[in-house]
Amino acid sequence: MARSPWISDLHWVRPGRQSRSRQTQEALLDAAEELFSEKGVDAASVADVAARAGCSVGAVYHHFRDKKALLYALFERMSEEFEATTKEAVDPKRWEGASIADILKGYLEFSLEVGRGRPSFQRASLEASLRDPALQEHLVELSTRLQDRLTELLGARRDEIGHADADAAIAFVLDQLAAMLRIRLDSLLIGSRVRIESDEQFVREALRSACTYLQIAPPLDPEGLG
Amino acid sequence: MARSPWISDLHWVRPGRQSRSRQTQEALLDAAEELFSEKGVDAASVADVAARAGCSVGAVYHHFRDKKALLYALFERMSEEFEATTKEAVDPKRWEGASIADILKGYLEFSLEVGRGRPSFQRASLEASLRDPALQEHLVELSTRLQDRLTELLGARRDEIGHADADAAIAFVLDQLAAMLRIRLDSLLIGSRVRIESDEQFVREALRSACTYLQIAPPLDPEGLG
DNA sequence: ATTATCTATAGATCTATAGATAATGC
DNA sequence: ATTATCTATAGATCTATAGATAATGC
Repeated sequence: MARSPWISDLHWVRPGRQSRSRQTQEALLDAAEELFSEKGVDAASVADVAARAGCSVGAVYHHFRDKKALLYALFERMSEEFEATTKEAVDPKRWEGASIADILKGYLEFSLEVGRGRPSFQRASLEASLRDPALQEHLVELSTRLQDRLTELLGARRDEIGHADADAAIAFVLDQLAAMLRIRLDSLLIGSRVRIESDEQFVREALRSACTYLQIAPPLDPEGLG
Repeated sequence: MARSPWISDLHWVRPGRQSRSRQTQEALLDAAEELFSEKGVDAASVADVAARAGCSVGAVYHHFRDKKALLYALFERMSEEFEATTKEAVDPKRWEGASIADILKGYLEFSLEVGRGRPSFQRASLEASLRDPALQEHLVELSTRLQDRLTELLGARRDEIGHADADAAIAFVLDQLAAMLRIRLDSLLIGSRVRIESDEQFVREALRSACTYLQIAPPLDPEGLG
């Protein structure tokens, strides 16, 4: 639970000198993650969180300055996890020798998998950012960082691109894929209906669309090119 | 404020027998629309709404059963407006002789304009649907209805489409455009960053992408095809 | 001796209602 | 006479704290 710049003193978390301390903090964050995403931040009371974590209200306030600090700490934990996972996924070494199509395919599959695996992240972050511009800003930074790394990966392969303005085309395609992923992952949350139902079909067609737009050869996948 | 099936008796609104009545109700809905989108539904108290509408708390409860009924009534009003606007926009008569590219261009421009014009709709509906599955369901129906009408408009022109499976391609493209529009309109809300900044460029490239995917001729716009 | 936890509760909201007062329209 | 509005407040939360009790580790 290292402090990062976006955590001000108002969002202090008790360092903790006993081993119990860390356990309780983690239990509280787990409980908060569950409850905030189940019921929403406002609807989940501090007493609810304490109860689910198996401790008292007093304990919550021993560890966190107030309810908001608990929310921030939860965000911090989620962000670190997200950052670690994505950083590894877009590591240039990992993609040496790969084509643009390979990278985009990997990005789509990875995002769907990660997103499906952590449904609570979606709702908690959405609601939290609605109520707090600082958290929203932080979320934007997270997603921007991922997009920037992808832009670099693709930019290094701009020779593959037939589109007249390769950089603009990359930006457009990344916007496009990010939007589709977001809606797809949040569809239940956000109240959108998605018509392409299977993830496989989605990945295939999104990829085909992106490759056509960029004017590059799609990946060599006979089934996918009917 | 006609009652529709998704409004149960729990969301009753007082019919009103004096002309004052309707005025107060509208003032309350206006105030609720502003406050719910500014601060969120939970953060805006009934007293806040009453104050902004220039009446008392008691008056609110004279017109609406409870706070939730106020939210539902607000939604009803927004939905009717949305429905009326879009229904006119996708009227088949309006598009006689138009090509798929024309229709998609119209759809993009129309959505951006309507969405930008009613920022409160975005936030209020997003937050409301997070807290209430019934409202979410209703929103999904609204957007589905629009998508279905578009599907029909495009389906009637499937001869223009070179893509092997025209219907699947239409579904995919509509998903894709809806996702991009949603993210673009909600970007401030939802915490996404959009890299293509100008709406003009966005429309041009989104259209180019869609036309290429569908394998139809893009609209005859010399500037747009550089 | 210090740190962590619990119990009990003060204080701040906020929703919803009861009862009194004012405005409308037959 | 009926409908609409206002004032004042009961009752239900919920956050945060104070003070007592229990567990830890030097």
